[in-house]
Amino acid sequence: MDRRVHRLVLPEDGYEWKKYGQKFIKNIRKFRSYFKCQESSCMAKKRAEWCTSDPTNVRIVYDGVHSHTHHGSSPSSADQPRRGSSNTSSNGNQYNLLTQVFGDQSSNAPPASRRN
DNA sequence: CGTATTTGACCAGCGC
DNA sequence: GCGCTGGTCAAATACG
Repeated sequence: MDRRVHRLVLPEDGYEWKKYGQKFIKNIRKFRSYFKCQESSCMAKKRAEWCTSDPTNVRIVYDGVHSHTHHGSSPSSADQPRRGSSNTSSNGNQYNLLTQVFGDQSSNAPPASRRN
């Protein structure tokens, strides 16, 4: 919630996300927020990265697929254990990965620049 | 009081 | 083998 002034406005996707972490990635020199789907059996996750000086350019990365429609109803109750279990790992899961870039990153996004 | 959000610490995988 | 990074969870805090 807005404990203070919300300095970052994330685009609503129609789903509910719960922030479970935030870290500064040195590799890209950007902040990264980790969001998880509020749904129960929804293993869909969302990552938001933005420049430290350009919070307007937010790159939303959707990791995983929504086992439920944004309406509700969870057909497949895929109950998966915590990470660390040596289960079948990469089962035939159709893992979607969407990367959406918001804001004006045309003059930004260096291809392969390490350190200024 | 309950819920949502925040920050820190811990763990695992990879590189050298 | 060790160090580093990235990722996740837990606890504490704040607001309604």
